[in-house]
Amino acid sequence: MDSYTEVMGSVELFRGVEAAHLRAMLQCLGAKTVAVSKDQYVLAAGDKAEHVGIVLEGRFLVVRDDIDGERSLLATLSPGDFFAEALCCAAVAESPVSVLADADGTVMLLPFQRILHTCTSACGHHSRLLENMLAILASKNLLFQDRMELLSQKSIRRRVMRYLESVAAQKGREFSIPFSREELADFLAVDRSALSRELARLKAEGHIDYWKNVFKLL
Amino acid sequence: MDSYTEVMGSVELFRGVEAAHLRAMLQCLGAKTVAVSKDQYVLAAGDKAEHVGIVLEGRFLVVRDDIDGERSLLATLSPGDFFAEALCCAAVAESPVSVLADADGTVMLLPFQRILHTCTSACGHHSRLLENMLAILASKNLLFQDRMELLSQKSIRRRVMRYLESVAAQKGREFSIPFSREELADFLAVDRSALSRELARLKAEGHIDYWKNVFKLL
DNA sequence: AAAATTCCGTTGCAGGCGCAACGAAATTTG
DNA sequence: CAAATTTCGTTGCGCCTGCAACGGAATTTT
Repeated sequence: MDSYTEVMGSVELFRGVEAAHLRAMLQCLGAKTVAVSKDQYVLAAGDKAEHVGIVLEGRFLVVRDDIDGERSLLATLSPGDFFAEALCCAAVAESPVSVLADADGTVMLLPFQRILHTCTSACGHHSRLLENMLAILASKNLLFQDRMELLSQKSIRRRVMRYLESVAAQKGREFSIPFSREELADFLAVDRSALSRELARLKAEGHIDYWKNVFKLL
Repeated sequence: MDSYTEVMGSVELFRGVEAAHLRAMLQCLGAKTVAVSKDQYVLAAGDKAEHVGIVLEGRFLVVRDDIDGERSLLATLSPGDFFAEALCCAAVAESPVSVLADADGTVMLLPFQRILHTCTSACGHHSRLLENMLAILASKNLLFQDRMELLSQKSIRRRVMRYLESVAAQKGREFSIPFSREELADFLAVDRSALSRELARLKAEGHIDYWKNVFKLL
């Protein structure tokens, strides 16, 4: 129950909204919390997304079923994460992705129209909500642009170096990365073993040094 | 002068705003039109983007200067396009990109804070503006996601087929694409000649047929 | 219409990289 | 602590693909 409000406090969408107002605001928005059991769908491909979802408990998967029947995992969602916001804002008629529970959990669903069109009793925080939504979408845009530039590099070497340099630009020449090898390979969209090979080369050539997931640019 | 309002009519940001109201609205927003001569910067890397820009005349370039001094072209902007909206919405302190004029032209600059915080005299269309902005950012998000999935494919064959299939899903089994070969190679982030080779193979194996930029899935 | 320029397909080459398989190290489980 | 499982580095193989160069086709320029 109050693990909910705890989670809610860390949700980007509500940044800047005092906890005291939050419950009333959610009421005003017509928020519903729904218990979802494992493998149950919160959003099915083909449907129209009418709600913005926020994960409160459990783990959820965003998947896309390809033309050839392959199911690819696009993202995993943890408490505090939300989903379907882009689909709602862009008013996409048929969602290309599905969202389902990887384990029993709960989500909060916010009717998008209520987010968009402020209710009659002017909740003072409504504009804040829209502002946050704009910031969230825009931030994701910028992240995506970075990743696309990364993926446009044509060699593993350039992809890795570009990634490491971008992290270094924020954290300094020595830093740890939030990825395991396999996850890093996924992120760079390259083969894991080929990534290991290239990292070894970069180390041998004296460009970088690393141990586990701690890296150092030389 | 009225080529301006003509262009403005096709700007996504103002969709649903009647032309009659547009001029007053722009006034209310504090819009300024600025003449820019070739090679002049509208936004310099490192600066904070305070305005959303709309191209009225000319051609503008979005570029990023890499660590190693390389300048890469991220996008070209034509009349009706706009820029810096993500940077504004995400409140990025230092723009990673620059925008400059490829030829003499004019841009309209909208102070972002005026877009965000409605002016005292309630312009009825203000919420429409925010709604449009949300839709624009969200649509870009979805486009980017698609492109990222594309770029995550590990062979030219899979990238091309995925691209062609996504176009076919919208236009049918026979369709034309809006790219020249070189542009398509750029979009897929592969070598042009390698792309031609793979296309030839796909045709030889009977998977596709094409002539110029008209394609057909078999 | 000729010349020039751009666009595009083709090809040889060499290195890059995906793939599979294996083994060591690390972590988890019992 | 031993066994089991996962993670990660290594390596051989062979295809893929970037690169460069060339020539033809198409388009533009004069």
